[in-house]
Amino acid sequence: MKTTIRDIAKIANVSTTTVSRILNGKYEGMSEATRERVLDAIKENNYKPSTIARSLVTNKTRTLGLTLPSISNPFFSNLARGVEDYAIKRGYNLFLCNTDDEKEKQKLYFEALIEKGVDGIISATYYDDQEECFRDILNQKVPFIILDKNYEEGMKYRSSIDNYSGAYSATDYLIQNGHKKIACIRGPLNSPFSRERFRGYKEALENSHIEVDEKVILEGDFFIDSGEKCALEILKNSEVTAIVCFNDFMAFGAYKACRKLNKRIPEDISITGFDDIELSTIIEPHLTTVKQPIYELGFKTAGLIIDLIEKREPEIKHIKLDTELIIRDSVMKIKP
Amino acid sequence: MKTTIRDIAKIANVSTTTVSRILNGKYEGMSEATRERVLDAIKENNYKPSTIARSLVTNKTRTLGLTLPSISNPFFSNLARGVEDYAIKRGYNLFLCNTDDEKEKQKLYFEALIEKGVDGIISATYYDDQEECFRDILNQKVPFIILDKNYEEGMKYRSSIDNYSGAYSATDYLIQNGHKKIACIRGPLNSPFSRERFRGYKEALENSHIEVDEKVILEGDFFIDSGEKCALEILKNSEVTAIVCFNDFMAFGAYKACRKLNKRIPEDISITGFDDIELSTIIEPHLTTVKQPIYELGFKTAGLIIDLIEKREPEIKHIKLDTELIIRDSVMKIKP
DNA sequence: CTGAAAGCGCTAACAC
DNA sequence: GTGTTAGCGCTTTCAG
Repeated sequence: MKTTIRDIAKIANVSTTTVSRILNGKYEGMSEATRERVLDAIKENNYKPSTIARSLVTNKTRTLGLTLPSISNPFFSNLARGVEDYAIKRGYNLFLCNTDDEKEKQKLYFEALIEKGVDGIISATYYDDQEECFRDILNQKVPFIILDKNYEEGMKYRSSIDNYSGAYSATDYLIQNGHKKIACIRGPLNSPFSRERFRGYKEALENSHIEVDEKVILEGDFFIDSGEKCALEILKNSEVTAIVCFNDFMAFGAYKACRKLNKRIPEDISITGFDDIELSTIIEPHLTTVKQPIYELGFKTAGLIIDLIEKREPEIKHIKLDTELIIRDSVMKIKP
Repeated sequence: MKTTIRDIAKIANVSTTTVSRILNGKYEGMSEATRERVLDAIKENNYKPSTIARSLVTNKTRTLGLTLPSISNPFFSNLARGVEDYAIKRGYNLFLCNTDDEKEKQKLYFEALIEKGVDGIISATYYDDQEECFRDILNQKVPFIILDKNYEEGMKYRSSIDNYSGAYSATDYLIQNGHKKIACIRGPLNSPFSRERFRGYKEALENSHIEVDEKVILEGDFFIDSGEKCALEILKNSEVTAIVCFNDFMAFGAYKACRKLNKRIPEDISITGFDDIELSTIIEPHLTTVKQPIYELGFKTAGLIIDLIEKREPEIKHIKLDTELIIRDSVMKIKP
């Protein structure tokens, strides 16, 4: 038999109310004596209140849900780590949900999370096309935040990385190093952060009065193979001296392409990435890339949503974290 | 107001018992008419039973806890992915807990998980020294499984990778390729899987009557830097023609060391890894390594624990998955 | 074949 | 200062 609040009450010779009050830290003018008696009884019987029973009456579970495409992607695992680290600080536990970015799974998870009574949901996706699922949830009135989306309308709170300026600074760095024909391996444009990066790339060129050449802009899918394929295509154009890649994986694909074509990095071709995953300093030459504070994004977003849950006015409503250009060895200065 | 089972009962003009029965699929000889009426009421009102209330009475939450050192380590994120994928198939959700392999955190998580009423716990750690925390849990009678441990005593169920034969096959492969002086960068011996791998390494040598030379066996900590440091030390010994590394990260460290010392891989020195993380096929030359079916381990372990929870006799009680030697380009045949 | 009622362990008015 | 009591939303004997 599990010991319950009633057992403790009986042992300490008080009512369950008193025990409950002590459990919840409400001792305004409560006699020291009874309090100690109760505390002792709790300790001696190693009593742990049932959070389930508590949840049933309070409608709070101190539980968060996190949906993301896949935890085995290092980007999302760092995000998850940030979310979890913060959550646990505030006494919340985290449900992990891998959606593979599929609508149907997303929806099922949302329903399950709601049924389990999570206090809030953080949701990360690649693409835009999942609004329906979100709307269901919104109607359910669970606080929730979609990462890296720019839903101006409707979304009161937002959380993202400054993708625009990240891509801008990588492109501009190449320009400052004398590059003029700068190719781009981007992601699909139905991905919000991909769009933002693309805007950054284009504006950097335009601000330096360099023509944007659609022929050297190819679309990958963020995986290595697509980076290689795009790079092979791009490198047919012998004018290209640099490639901006929208993530590190695709940059590594470009490395592979260069090896195949016997082009040296950075002597023949300069390459930049985006993410700064661990690999960037292992591969040779070390990749110059845009670092995203992804752990921090998770951490702060968890803070935002828990503030929301606990009805404190959140300190910051719109999180937008800066990226940082990490300069390593994959870019070379071109002599005019 | 949330709609409850009572609302549905009222609408369908039956008792809550009937609704409950239908919810739980217990219609042995129940009139079609009432059943349909209830089902309709449920659908029309978009009624979802509260799992919390249900849990309070059934003492089941359809929830699992997974504790691991850190989700941002690709090894564990793949494991987690496997666990979650299986769990969701059976209708279970998963709490993610990052312990950093610290006893204190581990313990706090265990307590939290118990209080939240998880139905089972899967626990992954690096080292041995956390038994106390486990014992507490055992007493609580929550089914739980520690990965990669060899607690013969006490642990009725076990789940691990066959680390011994993994290391054996890598070492033996080098021997078959003519190597005689084979160094080893191993992990700390208070890690159970590290011990197993070490046993595999030694026995492979012994079975081929090659002397085990402690001078070329160094201990790393599974991170890249330690691999580099150990390799630099090992390569002072010019007789060494190959290095067995106990994970891929340390193998990459060895790559770095070789570059520094101007040794070519595999012409001057052969290297093997353990894990087969994605990186192994990106880095040049592609790493010959031992692949661990880590996703599968998570998947099957989840199956085992859910069987345990649901009191079916588990199909398999001791999971021990085979590794596979993935032959790539980092090992060369030596001419006698 | 269906329903009444007790109770899971806790919280929070409302009394005293 | 502390206790009584009525639920929270569901399952499950036990009757009928």
